[in-house]
Amino acid sequence: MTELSNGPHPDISDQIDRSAPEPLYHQVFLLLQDRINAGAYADGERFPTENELIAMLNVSRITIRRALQELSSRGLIVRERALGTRVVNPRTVTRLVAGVEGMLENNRRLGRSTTVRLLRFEYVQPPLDVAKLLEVNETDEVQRTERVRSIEDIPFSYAVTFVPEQIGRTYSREEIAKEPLLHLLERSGVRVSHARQTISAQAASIPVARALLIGAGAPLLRTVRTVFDESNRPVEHIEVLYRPEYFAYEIELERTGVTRDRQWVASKIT
Amino acid sequence: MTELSNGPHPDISDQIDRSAPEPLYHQVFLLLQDRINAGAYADGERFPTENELIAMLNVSRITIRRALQELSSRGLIVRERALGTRVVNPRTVTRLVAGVEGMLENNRRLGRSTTVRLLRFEYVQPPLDVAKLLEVNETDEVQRTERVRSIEDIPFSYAVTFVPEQIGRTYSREEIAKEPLLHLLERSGVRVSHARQTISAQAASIPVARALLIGAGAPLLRTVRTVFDESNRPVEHIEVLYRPEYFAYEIELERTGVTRDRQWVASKIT
DNA sequence: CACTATTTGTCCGTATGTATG
DNA sequence: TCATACATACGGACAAATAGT
Repeated sequence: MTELSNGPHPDISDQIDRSAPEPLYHQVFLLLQDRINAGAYADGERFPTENELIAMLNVSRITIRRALQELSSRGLIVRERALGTRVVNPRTVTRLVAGVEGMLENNRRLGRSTTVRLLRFEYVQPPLDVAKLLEVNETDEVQRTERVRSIEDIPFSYAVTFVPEQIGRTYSREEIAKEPLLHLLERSGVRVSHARQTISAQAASIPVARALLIGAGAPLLRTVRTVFDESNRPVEHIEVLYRPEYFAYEIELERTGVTRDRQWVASKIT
Repeated sequence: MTELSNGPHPDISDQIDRSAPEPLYHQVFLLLQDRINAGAYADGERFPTENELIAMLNVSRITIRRALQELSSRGLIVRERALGTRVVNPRTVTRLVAGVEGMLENNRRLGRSTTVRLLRFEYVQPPLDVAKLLEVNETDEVQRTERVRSIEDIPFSYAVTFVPEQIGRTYSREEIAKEPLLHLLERSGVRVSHARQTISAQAASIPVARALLIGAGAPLLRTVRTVFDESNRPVEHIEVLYRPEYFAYEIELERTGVTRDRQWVASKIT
């Protein structure tokens, strides 16, 4: 985030903290990973040599080597003896950009650029908080689905939905794998009216991390939404976790405070 | 998300990762700090004993003691020989809920419930991406500030702002520590018109983690905003990182897709 | 007044991890 | 690669303060 570039290899040793509990090699790894992800190096560009990094960061060679090893094992750099280190990076990543009005999972157009995999489809007793939000009894069963959405074969979102049983029974497992949930609800006579949505962040749990092919603890964008019908009864509760590299909300704001959300558009970022 | 409390001292050893680079004692410290901040213990309530923590977390006494020492040195607990450990001042945690129309940092009302600390105030050459967004030359200097905002003495947001030099020179370091930036800009004759805002997630870097008293790599909600004046010139670029436990966006959606954002409200969570 | 159980404080020995030169 | 120093983590032992029997 703080980047200055006076000279090819500036002293950035102030970005590591020798009194911090995190081991030095990990601090160095995080720092270098940040610079690569921030686009500081072009694809195939030479990475600083070990000696240069020693000068830049004021740490010993072993520490640098361990950090480079981690970068290498994650595929961010390629090291070759006598040839130096090169940044592997920038495949041009497609990142979805959505308006907060969202309903992304229900957007027909999205179906053309992404694919969905239905991981689970079941009737279970809801967690306490979900039962409250759906205004059902804790012992009542609700329909629960678990879905992973991919863009260009990269899984980028993990969604769990809860629907009251009587509504859920109106469509099948096969239908939900194809049709947007909101369509199915309306087909069942539900008159969707409004929704309350919360946006925050969360670390990836182990099962989510496995589904999204990322490490446990990785940061994810979290959206929770409860959808209501015209008589103000909750008809759907959904929780979605997004990989931030592949998904973001974008909003345009007017001075008055009135927002003008974008419909989703795919945009290339470098 | 899933919280169960079977018994007074449940096994929560799955919350620490022995293969992580962060030292165990620090993981334990963060875990216990979170539980205290989450309001798991009443004021003056007895904290689990060392032996209980050993059983709960499956770590050695030395590790527990070091974590407790850190909690004690930060005033979260008080330890007395033969009497045990007590939790000090367990604040009911307030989570800020904001509308995505945000401009949170410029909200006057917010000033009453939160405090700001100005970490840096300087003129620097901007990072490449910021230079582009602010439409200034890479070698031109821009004003850069770094601020941490706290709620009830818990730091929950870390903000970096960039303002073109000629605008930045119209106010002082002292003023920015008190007045909302948007006010200062308008005082300088800038006619703020609209903004583009992106919401995503990001892992905490080391310096950010230190400022927010969290572990490096912790998930943070990330908001990036560029503000424009009436003639469509960028006048401010700001990047804010929020701790998700203390901050979230909340939006109400109408079926038409029109959003109705909430003004911020403070709400207690248990 | 012991006696005991509990709990924190202090110390040792050892093994492993981290970092330097 | 090696020698060295320091930090981390484990297991254990014992002391000191407190409360209850």
